[in-house]
Amino acid sequence: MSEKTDLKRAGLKTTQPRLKILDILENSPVRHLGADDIYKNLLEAGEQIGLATVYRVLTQFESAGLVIRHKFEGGPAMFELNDAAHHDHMVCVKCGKVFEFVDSGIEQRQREAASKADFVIQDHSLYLYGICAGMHDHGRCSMEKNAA
Amino acid sequence: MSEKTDLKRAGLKTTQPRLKILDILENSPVRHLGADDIYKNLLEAGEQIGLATVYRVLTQFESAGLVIRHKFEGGPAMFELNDAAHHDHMVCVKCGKVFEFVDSGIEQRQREAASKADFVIQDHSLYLYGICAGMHDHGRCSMEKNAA
DNA sequence: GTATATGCAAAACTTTTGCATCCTT
DNA sequence: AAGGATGCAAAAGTTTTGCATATAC
Repeated sequence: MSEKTDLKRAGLKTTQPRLKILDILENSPVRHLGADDIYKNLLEAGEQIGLATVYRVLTQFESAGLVIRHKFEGGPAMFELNDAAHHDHMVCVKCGKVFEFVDSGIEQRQREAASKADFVIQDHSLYLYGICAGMHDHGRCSMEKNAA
Repeated sequence: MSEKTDLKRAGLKTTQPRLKILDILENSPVRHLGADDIYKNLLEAGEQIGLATVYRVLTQFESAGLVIRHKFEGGPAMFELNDAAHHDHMVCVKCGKVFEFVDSGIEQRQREAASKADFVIQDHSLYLYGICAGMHDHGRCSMEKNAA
């Protein structure tokens, strides 16, 4: 039960809704989920959890550093488990899937730009929007495993 | 009357609402504005323009390449005149102001990362969130001229 | 037992849309 | 005159909040 300890460590009571939501975030084959996706997921699993609770819990998880909240162009907020090294995102505007990538050089240059402007970075977001390999090669996404 | 030609060039009829909104975007001391800011600005100027029209016009301007729409963390969409070279943004979470910066190295590496993933970039956004020089040095923003 | 968390419903906020009317060409 | 643009009001979508009840420690 590491989910329980995850919550404790985050200073949150281990309640059923929190455990269930964390479970979905940890075990969903799709890594980036909207509050509504999680809510539907809970309903399908037969849980009696309100959408408001989903939002409240996700916001608490975000404050606790358990999840990262993304605001991609237009759509609703997407949540991702904060369980890996920092990375940026490519979002396919055709299939909606999200791909992650890392570039330490970009990170480095961001720090330099901020430092030059005497700006103290707390957070940053880099999103590339475009068309993924699968969609432009054969009209369907070829990288399901990294899916949205 | 270059505003008139701007609209013509964009394939848009020169209507009063469009002229007024373009005028605000061009002459406001604050470069990044929300639809609501523009609407209030119009009301203060005694104009009879509906908020729905402001949104419609801004969306048309965006399609025409006249403005760029930003979605900063949380808040409403912000619009900026597309009258300069591409740049990225630092957003001060204390004073709300927006600062622009350019780093060709970051742009280059973004292209490389996309290319490596066989991803065709259509658009991208890079936002740094943090505290600006003025706010952390003496509690008020020192760069009003670049203001939000 | 006490404080916190949850569920439901209602509200808040941003953005979009339907439709009658008005304006631009 | 004709088609597109606007204003208003209503709707849609996401997220937040108030409050009574239920739950965790």
